[in-house]
Amino acid sequence: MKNRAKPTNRQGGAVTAEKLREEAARLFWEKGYAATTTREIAESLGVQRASIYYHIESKEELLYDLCVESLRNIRSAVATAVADKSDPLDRVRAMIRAHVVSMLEDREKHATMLTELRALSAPRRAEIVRLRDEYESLVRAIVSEAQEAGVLWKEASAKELELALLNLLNWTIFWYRTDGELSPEDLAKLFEKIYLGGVART
Amino acid sequence: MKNRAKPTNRQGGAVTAEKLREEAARLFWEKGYAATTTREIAESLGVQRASIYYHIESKEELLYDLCVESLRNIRSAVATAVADKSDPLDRVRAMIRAHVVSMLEDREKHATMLTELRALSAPRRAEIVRLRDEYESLVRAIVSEAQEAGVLWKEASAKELELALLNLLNWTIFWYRTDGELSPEDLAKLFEKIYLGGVART
DNA sequence: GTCTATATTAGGATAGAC
DNA sequence: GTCTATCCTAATATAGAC
Repeated sequence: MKNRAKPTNRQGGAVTAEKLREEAARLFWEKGYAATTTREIAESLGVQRASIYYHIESKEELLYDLCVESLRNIRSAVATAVADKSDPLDRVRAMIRAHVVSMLEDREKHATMLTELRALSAPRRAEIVRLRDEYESLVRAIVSEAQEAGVLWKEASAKELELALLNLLNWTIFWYRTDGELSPEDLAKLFEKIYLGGVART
Repeated sequence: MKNRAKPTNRQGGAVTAEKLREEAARLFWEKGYAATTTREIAESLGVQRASIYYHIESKEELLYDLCVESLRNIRSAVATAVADKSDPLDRVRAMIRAHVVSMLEDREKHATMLTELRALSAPRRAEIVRLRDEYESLVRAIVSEAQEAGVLWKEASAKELELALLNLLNWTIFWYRTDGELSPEDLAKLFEKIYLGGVART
C-alpha cells in the first residue's frame, strides 16, 4: 500500500473548506462565534491549529461564508416552493413550510446566521444584511399579494404581518430538538394553523 | 468645598453594582457577552479597569445577575397582570401584554438573558434554566386553563401553544426599535390579535 | 496539505498604594 | 472606592520545514 496522501487527521478524509465550515457552524452554534476558538475548530477536525489557515483566511471568513450559504439556501427553498403555486393562500402555506423545514434541517447554519451577524466587520455585515433584506422582501411580497387578493387582513401592514410571521417561525431554532416529538413538517403545520387561524376556539 | 468622595469618573456619580449591570447589559446586547471586554465596560463608566473588581467578582457574575433580574422582572410583571383577571381569555391577553411590554422596556437585559445563557458556567446556567422553566410553567398554566375553559384549541398541547406564543413574542427583541412606528403596547395588541384570531380574513 | 514553532496582541483578574 | 502597574493565560495568525 502506497502511503501518498495519507492524512494524519482523525476524520479519515482531507480537511476541506467545506468540512471546516460544517464544523465551524456546529461550534459557533454551540458556544457562540466569539467564544469559539480556532484551536477548538482545528482540534475537532483532528489537525493542528495552523493547518486550517491553508483553507481559510480568517475565522471571520468562516462566519461570513456560512451566513451567505444560509441565506441563499433558505431563499432558494422558499422561491422553489412557491414557484408552482398560484393561489395566494397556498403560496403563504408553501412559504411557511419551506422556511421552517429549510431552517430546521440546517439549523446550526441558520441559527448562527440569525444570531451572530453583529460579529462581522462592517463591510461583510452590510453584505449579509443586504441578502437578508432581499429574503425578507420575498416573504413580504407573498404576504402582500395575499392581502391584495383579500385573503389576509389589511388592518395591519404587509411589513407587520411579515415580521410577526418570521417571529413565529424563527424563534424555533432556540428550542427545537431533532430528538423531540415534533418533526419540522409537524411544526410547519402547527405554525401555519396558528398564523392563519389563531388559537382561539370559534 | 471639601473634596472628599470626589469621583474621578465621567458619569458624575459613584460606580455602583447597579450602574455596572446597566452598562454591562447595554454592551452585552450590543456586541455579545464573549465579545465584550471588561476593559470596555470600565471605559464606558469612565473608570480604570481594576476599579470594577471592587464591585463584582467576575465578568460572568454580571451576566448571571442580569439574567436573574430579567427573569424575576418578567415573571412578576406577568403574575401581577393576570392577578386581578378571572376570565381565561382576559388572562391570556393580559399575559401577552405584560410579557411584551416588560420585555421591550428593558430590552437589553431580557435579550441578553434570552440569548447568552450558554456563556454561563454549568452551575449558574442550571440556576437560570430553572428560573426560566418556572416562568414558562406560569405561561403554560395560563394557556392550559384557557384550553380547559374551552376558549382555546385543544388540538395542540398546552406546551405547543405556549412555545408558539413565546416564539411570536420573543423574536421581537431582534428588530424592535424604540424610535420605530410601533410602541410596545401596539405590538402587544397586534400579537394578541394574531395569536388568538390568526391573520386570515374570514 | 499538514506540521512545529513562534510572533504578537488582547483579555481577565490581582497587588498594593492612596 | 479608585488608582497604577502588572501577572498570566489564551487567542489569532504567520513562517518556514517536510
